[in-house]
Amino acid sequence: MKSVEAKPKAEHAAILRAIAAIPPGCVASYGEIAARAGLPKRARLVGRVLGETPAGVAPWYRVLRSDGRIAFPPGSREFREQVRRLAAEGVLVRNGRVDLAAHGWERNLDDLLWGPPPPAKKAARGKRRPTGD
DNA sequence: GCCCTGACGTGAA
DNA sequence: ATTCACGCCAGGG
Repeated sequence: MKSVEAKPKAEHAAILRAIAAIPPGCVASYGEIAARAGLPKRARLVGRVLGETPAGVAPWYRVLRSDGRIAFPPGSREFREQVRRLAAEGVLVRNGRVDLAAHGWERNLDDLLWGPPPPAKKAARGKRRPTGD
């Protein structure tokens, strides 16, 4: 028998599994998901799978581009949906972009382990945090 | 079987 | 920060 051919479905399952593993309140890039699914360079495949996957089977909204940008065109229905979903989990999107340093999945752990805080910053004009928060 | 497109990524200009 | 180009793989015409 030629069972040698593993159906591509296996890869889909791995991808969906990786996405499902993203903790609430966190986000991950397509590339990260692919890597975690054991598919190093298949970021595009992740997108394709999500497109093929019906909503509800996986937290698709927690997946963004490597820049933290939403993959959908700004203003599109899916875009708004994603922003809404993320906001519901405490992930705020600014200008179609999410702060990976704050909500990045593994990224966050990496920072915690290596050294978080690249403090030196300029005082963001007008923006300040009166409370030491 | 070739060509184009795409929920991507990275590097350079 | 923005734009362009190239690489990558899978589907669809």
